[in-house]
Amino acid sequence: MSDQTPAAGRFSGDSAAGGERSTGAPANGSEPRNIPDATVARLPVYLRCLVDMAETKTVTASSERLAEMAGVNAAKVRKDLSYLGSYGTRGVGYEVDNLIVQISRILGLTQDWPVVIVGIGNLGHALANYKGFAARGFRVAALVDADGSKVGEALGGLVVRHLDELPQIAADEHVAIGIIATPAPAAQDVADRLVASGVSSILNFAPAIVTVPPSVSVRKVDLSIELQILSYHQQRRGFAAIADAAAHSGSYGAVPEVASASQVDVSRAADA
Amino acid sequence: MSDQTPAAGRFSGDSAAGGERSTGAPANGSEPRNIPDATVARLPVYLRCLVDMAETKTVTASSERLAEMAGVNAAKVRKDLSYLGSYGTRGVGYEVDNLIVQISRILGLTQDWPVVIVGIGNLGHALANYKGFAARGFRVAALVDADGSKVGEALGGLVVRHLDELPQIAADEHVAIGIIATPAPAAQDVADRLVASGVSSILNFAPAIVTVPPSVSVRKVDLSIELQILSYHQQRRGFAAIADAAAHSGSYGAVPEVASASQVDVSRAADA
DNA sequence: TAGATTGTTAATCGATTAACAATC
DNA sequence: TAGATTGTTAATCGATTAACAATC
Repeated sequence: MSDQTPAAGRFSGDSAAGGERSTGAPANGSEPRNIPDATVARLPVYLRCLVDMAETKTVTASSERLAEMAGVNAAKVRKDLSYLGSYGTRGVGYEVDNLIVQISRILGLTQDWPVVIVGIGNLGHALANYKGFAARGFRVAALVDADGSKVGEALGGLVVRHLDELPQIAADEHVAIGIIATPAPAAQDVADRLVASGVSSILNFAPAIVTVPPSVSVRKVDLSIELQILSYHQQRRGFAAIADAAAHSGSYGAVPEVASASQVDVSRAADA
Repeated sequence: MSDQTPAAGRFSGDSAAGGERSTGAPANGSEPRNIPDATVARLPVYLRCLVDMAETKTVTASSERLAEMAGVNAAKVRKDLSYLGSYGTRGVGYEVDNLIVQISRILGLTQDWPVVIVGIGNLGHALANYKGFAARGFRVAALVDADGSKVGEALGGLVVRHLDELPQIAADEHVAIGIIATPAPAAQDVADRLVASGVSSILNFAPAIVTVPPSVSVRKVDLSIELQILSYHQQRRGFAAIADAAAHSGSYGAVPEVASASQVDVSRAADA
């Protein structure tokens, strides 16, 4: 754990993988197996596609169809799903309902995960009001802020409590996941408090790198970093357009920064 | 382009890389070079660390120091920075101010990027009020919503306009980057409209995969996916604790789902 | 000069992908 | 049986990392 996403990692962010050796052990009951990080990051995407399919009464899905919906290639889908076990039928495909069950089980979505949101600013408000949590088994159990003037505020059926109460709240509510939605300077302190309170998974929205013990998972969602990555590619297109225009002595008219290039090809952006 | 981050991703999310062949060409003026996706995703992180250093009047930074702040290893920092050119001094380190200039230039941050936010719900409000944009050269140029009842609302110094006006707005404001903050069902339509309006970089916050032409970059920020990845690792720790408790016939008391394991080791999470 | 630190090489590792035998 | 599609293998590719010569 202890990695910083990103986007890109991934991250996307980032993306360090480490530790375990994959054994390729077959699926069996509810035992944990070693699934590559890149695969784990795609399982929620497949799950969402399968749920969409189930809603339109689709009974089976081929790797080809699932790949198309998920925006990846079919070989990757089959390889990814093979880590879960053999849940497909040759010549037929995967049974949608069963695959939903299997992926949910592997991801731990069959249980409830109480979440605490720390930092009730603009983003904290948006998160507290977000309806998508409950649908996936993530229950917002508490809202916390260091600012006394915010304590007591009612929001999304909860009342904001003080950061100092975090250890008590975490214990009472069995909080497993903490979301940091504070300004950057507060992020490390909040992460330390979360860890001290027994929270071992953290989703960090603050534009700061937080350091945690190796037994804790951190994922980072960083708007500025995503925009800067887009800026890089956007700028690259601009250069390509200029090079192209120069080469052809032509004009691209109204949108000078968008064009194709022969020399510098337009690549896919990184993520994960 | 056309990849879906992730977070796994950047996933990261996701993380597909493709297309171009790296030539290892040296830095020279403002020419675009081929920088690996994984490196591009880390440059904004280094930039943030360097800006923090500059604020505390640090003049030079070694790869070791920068690595520590960024949460990566020093070899990676040196390799990443080597793609920009040779801006370090052996035996000394990197000059902080100069490196800020070089990374900013490579990322295209020396110019202004007008941004349009589509979807003014909870998240859209939070984004519209976010102060971190301007600081990095991302100027919110327009706010747009499909809901007529939101049109005309004043927010963060702007007035919300109707989605149908997007082509005009994009042209007038030279919008380069579109942020999708709508509910999932609207995301693909909005992406299509952005592309049709000439926007070639998209940051998608909606929990949906959007498909765009190859010349357009998409990065995905998906809260549910990040939480589900954390859930996987959290669950894994739970299994590990159980296996460990069984092996030692001991009790872990109040937090049964957290412990270390011999058999199933706890790995780092993916990201990118 | 001695110490420090970069920039680069080469080994290693993990992820992707095409191909195809297995089999429904 | 014929057609379709999985599950797996093996090749390839990109990213990470340790090591060290270059050099300030």
